[in-house]
Amino acid sequence: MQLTRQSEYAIRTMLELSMLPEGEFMQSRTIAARQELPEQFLNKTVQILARSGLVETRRGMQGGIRLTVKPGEITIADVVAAVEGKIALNPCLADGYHCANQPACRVHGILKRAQAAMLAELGKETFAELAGEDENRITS
Amino acid sequence: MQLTRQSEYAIRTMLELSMLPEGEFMQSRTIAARQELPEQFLNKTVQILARSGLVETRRGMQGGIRLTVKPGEITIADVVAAVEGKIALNPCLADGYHCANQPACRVHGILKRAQAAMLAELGKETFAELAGEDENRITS
DNA sequence: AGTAATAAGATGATATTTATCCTGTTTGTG
DNA sequence: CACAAACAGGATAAATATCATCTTATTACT
Repeated sequence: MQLTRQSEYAIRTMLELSMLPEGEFMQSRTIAARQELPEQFLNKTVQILARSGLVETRRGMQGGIRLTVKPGEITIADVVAAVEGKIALNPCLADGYHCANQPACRVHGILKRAQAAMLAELGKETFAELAGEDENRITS
Repeated sequence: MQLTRQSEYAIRTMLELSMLPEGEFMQSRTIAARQELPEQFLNKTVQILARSGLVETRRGMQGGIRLTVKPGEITIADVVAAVEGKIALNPCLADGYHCANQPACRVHGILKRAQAAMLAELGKETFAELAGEDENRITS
């Protein structure tokens, strides 16, 4: 009932990249260092982001990672979706699963709404807003 | 990012019990059979529910499990909380964790609201309502 | 006593998550 | 060209978490 650490790493990565001037690359090493993440594992995460089209990578010197989307146009919901795949609060909600005709599945509707509510929240603020907040942040 | 199966079993159990006349016991065997759950594992789950005070057990003949709360006064949120403990969408939100002063934790607020939104949904309908729906249910 | 029922500890089986290692492949630089 | 910098990706290991079962109590009714 938690986001995986990989999701968290992905979110942090996107946030770092969102704070960069548009079109600029940042290296995974730098991200790993700034956020104190295991570099190799982060690389895997970046690959996922890249395959999902959120990010673009470039090898070799002066390579790195950069956004392919505008920070103003993506949200945490997008990143979580990319990393964790289709979210299903319960197998009951997963694709292709056919609810047995049992009383328990009355629950189905509620879980579905709960999940929708959560995703809606996660989709409310863009990374641009998140990154912006960061500059003059207040101690939480 | 999913409820555990144990949570699901617990929900189904509470639902079965909610459909019983008040004060009546149902045996774990019966619940397991009706819902097609592994009996022994279900027992563990019931123990958790019992320790959380949602349910009461009685050993020996004519023993079983019954609610200690009114179906109209509990929701899926309560059951999930009992089984999964304090929910935290992210370590960041867990008790005692102190956010490093890093940009990523801007995310904190959003995750918190998302989680709250989800729990709010899960707390909207009581088991009385769920069990009621069940009697004249419509094929979903 | 005997039987029906849950309690609880130990243990095992999987599955998932997290992490690392190693060997490519790409790309700029001297 | 040769080299170094940086990501790509397969294999594998380590750590957890989840799911399940077995066994031995303990409780309570008859």
